[in-house]
Amino acid sequence: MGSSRRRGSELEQAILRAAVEELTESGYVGLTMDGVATRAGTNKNAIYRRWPSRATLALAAYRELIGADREPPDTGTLRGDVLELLRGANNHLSAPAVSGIVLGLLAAAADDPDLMAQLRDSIIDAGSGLWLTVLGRAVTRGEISEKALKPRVATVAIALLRNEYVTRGTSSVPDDILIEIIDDVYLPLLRSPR
Amino acid sequence: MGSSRRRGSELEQAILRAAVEELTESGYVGLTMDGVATRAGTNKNAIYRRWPSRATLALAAYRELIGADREPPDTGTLRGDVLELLRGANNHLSAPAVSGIVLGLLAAAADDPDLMAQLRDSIIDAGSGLWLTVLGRAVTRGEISEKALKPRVATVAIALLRNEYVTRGTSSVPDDILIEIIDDVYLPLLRSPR
DNA sequence: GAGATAGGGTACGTCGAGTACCTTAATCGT
DNA sequence: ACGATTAAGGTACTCGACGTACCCTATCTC
Repeated sequence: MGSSRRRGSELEQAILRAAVEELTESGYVGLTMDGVATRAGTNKNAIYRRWPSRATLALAAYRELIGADREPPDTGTLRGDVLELLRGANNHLSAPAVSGIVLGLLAAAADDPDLMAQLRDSIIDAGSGLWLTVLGRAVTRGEISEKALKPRVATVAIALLRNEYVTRGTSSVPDDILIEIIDDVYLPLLRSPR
Repeated sequence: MGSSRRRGSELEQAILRAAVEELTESGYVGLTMDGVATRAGTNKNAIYRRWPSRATLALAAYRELIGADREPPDTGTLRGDVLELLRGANNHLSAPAVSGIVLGLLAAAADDPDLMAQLRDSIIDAGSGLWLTVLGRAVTRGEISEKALKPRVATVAIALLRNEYVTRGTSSVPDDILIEIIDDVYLPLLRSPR
């Protein structure tokens, strides 16, 4: 009794959990293969048998960390909805060290097109459906033109938030900046003629 | 004859030049202290006597790489001016490996507030004066409201371009995307009432 | 129960950051 | 002009971390 050895997906999950913990505690730079192995109670062999490099493991852990999808808010007004969406994204990005993680991953994936493509999908498409839902309702209410559904336009708010993280590097964007983005840029843009 | 040993700023410039070359050839990840030392024909001591870490050296080299300021364009129309500015920024960011360099620096500076502040200044404020000049002229022409001079609004185009680099990770953003940013987002926003 | 499969343990090779220490050239003060 | 001080050159080292190799052992399958 006792000497049970984990195999397959059970071990895989344990490794991923350990990687997520390392990631949230110390960011991408602090995620080491030895560290994950130790924390998962295994060794590097088991990791390298599943992920070819530190970067791919970190990406897998990041996707795990992102976790479950949210539901589109429905506050009754367009402004309330988009503000709620932006706050949600901000909460997500400001979690322990997400912005640092993403930056690290981006830098690591810079010279690996395949990895970059996967990362792109994980970052960009996260929650883009929510925005389209909210904007779509506003269009059918006649509140804004359907031009607003163009991806380039619809994603402006989240792009500006992302930019805020990149350039400011703060751990959380204050609420009044979110409001500024919505009231000074996003809503005027959505409501602009043609 | 022959055995002249460089000192002071002469050596410093040689090191910086070497660092810039390493940076443009292999990005931030590829910049090694030994590499820079060898390329500059010196050794790591001389580098560490001037910059305390690889990250600070890379930042200094990046500033060197950015180089000279440009002049504001004057095409006669607001659209022509901002398009020209955006193309200029795109050319700059698409140079050899600038976007990778910036990402690497950002990731490295994530846990060093001081470095992050310097980097921020180098990235963000680069050329922000140009935009204000161009927008200011359009305001005095009565073409747009002075609300457009609010930083949050004025920087939207460059923020979206930056976002394009972060999320797409391409080495150069195609011109039709620049036009889309201008025509679908930036100009409608600048011209929107209140 | 024999053989294939996969995890565990451990020891490497390699590379790069940063440090230490000594030798040697250039500059400066007198 | 010449000794003292400053800074560059050379080299070797520690340390941490990625990635690999090899061999042992538990578990699953036929």
